[in-house]
Amino acid sequence: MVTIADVARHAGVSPSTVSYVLSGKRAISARTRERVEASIRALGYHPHAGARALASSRANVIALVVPLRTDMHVPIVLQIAMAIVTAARGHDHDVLLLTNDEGTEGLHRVARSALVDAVIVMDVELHDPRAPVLRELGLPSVLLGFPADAAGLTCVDLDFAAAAGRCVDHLADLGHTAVALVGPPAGVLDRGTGFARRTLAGFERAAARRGVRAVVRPCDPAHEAVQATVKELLTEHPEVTGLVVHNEPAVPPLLEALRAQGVAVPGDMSVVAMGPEELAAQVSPRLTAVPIPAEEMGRRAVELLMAKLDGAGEVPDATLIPPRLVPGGSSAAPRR
Amino acid sequence: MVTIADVARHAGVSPSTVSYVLSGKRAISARTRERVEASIRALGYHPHAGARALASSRANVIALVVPLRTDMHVPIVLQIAMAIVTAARGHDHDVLLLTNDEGTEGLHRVARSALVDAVIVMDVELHDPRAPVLRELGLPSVLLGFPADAAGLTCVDLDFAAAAGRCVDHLADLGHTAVALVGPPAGVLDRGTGFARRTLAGFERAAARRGVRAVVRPCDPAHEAVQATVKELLTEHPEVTGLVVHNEPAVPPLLEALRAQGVAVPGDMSVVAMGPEELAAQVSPRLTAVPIPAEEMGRRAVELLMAKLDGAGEVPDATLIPPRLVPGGSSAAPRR
DNA sequence: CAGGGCCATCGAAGCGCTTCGACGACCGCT
DNA sequence: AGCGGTCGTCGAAGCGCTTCGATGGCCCTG
Repeated sequence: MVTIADVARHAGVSPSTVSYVLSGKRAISARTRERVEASIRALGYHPHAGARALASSRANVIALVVPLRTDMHVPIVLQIAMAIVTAARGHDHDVLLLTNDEGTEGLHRVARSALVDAVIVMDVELHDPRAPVLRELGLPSVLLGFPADAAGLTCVDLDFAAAAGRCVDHLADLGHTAVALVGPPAGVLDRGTGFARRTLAGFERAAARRGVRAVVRPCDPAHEAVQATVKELLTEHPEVTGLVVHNEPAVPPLLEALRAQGVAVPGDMSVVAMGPEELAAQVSPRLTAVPIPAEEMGRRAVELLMAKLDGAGEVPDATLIPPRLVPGGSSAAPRR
Repeated sequence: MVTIADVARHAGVSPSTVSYVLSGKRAISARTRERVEASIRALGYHPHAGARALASSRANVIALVVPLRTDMHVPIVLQIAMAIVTAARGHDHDVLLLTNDEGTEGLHRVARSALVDAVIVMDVELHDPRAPVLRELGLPSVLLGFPADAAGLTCVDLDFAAAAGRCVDHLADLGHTAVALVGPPAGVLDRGTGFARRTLAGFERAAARRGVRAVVRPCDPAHEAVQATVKELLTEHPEVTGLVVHNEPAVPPLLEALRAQGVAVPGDMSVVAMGPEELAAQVSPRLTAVPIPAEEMGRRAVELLMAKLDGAGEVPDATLIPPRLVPGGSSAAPRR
């Protein structure tokens, strides 16, 4: 193994000088710096992470707690995780992957053992047991999602209320006067995942604002359940000509069900989805959608975390990412 | 921070004794051990990961390199990753998440800096640039998938050839005499991902063995492309009554295309899929499928890695996980 | 030309842990 | 009773790095 002492010897300086070249914490003359950098390259030196962590009490690693549940839309989870890793690398940090099956113990463990010096928690629920742990741990942390009591916690999420509002506005602008929200299964609401509630609120508020009739349906993504929901909706609310779907996996069966019922999209029914772009692009016609900004969420989370780590003043408690509606072929003016 | 010295003082022993209690590397009397353990609990002691890594030159962390590409089926990637984390925790190891956008540099970096002491690489391609790097790094490693030259590398994967064979056998057993393989887009084969080739080989071999006519089609998962492929297949090969689909995202549009063409499943056409269980369960009728054994792949990879880390003799170079066919409602005897 | 400051560099201490050799105490054997 | 051999424990060294105070030039000023 190449150590800092080897580099120092090779460059004819002391180990501390090499350290200062690396960290930039003290002024080093250009000549010396170049010599040291050349030696580093020549020897292929990489600082020993453990030694560095021990001496500096900074591991340069952040923990990422991913959900174990499978009813979240999975590709998004991975996209966000990737975005976080990429962003973290941009700040010279690595990412340690933690699952929830260790429970909050895992958080305690990595924090107390100084394995990581900050935490990002994904898929936060309204009454998330990890929230109090984060507070008590005293580690810098960022949550993706909002718990019921977000006091003292830094949270990032898509502005779901605004996103639902955006969808309603889009449909209202096209001339629709009655719209329905097809949401996640009832379980998600019960479990209290914040975004479902916020979507609902935003949907209803926007509908009221625009004077549009609003119907709401939770929906299990299973084929039969979707079919039943669609049939129900069509018979009970024939006035509905626009659908806002906030339920990832239900989209393909929903489109199929509409087709099976002889309902043309967008001719008879406009469909707007809140969810991943890939899906929107995969179906025909291409969906009008408000994509989940995975990359931005990950990046913002890391940036906030780094700001906290650097102790650079205050960071905002809540970061709501504004929605972006991408028009597709699935929405149009209603037939009259 | 609570250190080993604090624990030692509290228990009235020397720090080294505490260390030996923790590691079990020397005999400690039951009385002393209990006292020390009580002190550890009382003080809430966790060993400092960096210090431990420095002194023992073992970080107890493994790197997991996940693919950046998005044309792999994503949920499986996450499932495997989760399985790896869980298995690693069972062996007292943590998992560091690495993406490929750092290139093979990332591997070098974490290895040389002793951040990790072993590596698992996912989604290995036939001519994977990471393979030579792993060899030269001299770190214990396990690949998920097979590169063209696997010499000296430990690889784990589903036995795709056997899986395709299993599907053909299933259809042949039901009485089908002409079957088609709907594979991944041509690009995947070109890029040389090993599993596509192995599936193809297994498919053709099994068909020959069973005296069944075999047709092969690569297929882009986009809606229109699938539709075209299906139409083509039906007109050019009306004798085909069984489909083996090895193309995750193409399944829903494929089923829809069949329905649109008035082809009943499984009445007129049996469909067998190689791919994730959730999908098989989500469509109607439930698919007969050979699931990707995500949990087992992750677990086996970790076990092999730990065996290598413990230096416990030789580990097998190749681990092919035998396929398991789960019957569903999408396959039946052909109409005569 | 002396004195004060600053810049660049060095030396040494110490971060918290593991591990090796040493050392009593105690056992069983002759 | 004496001796070798365990067994259980301790002390100290050292892992590779950061960081703080010290130091020696140098320039600028009075």
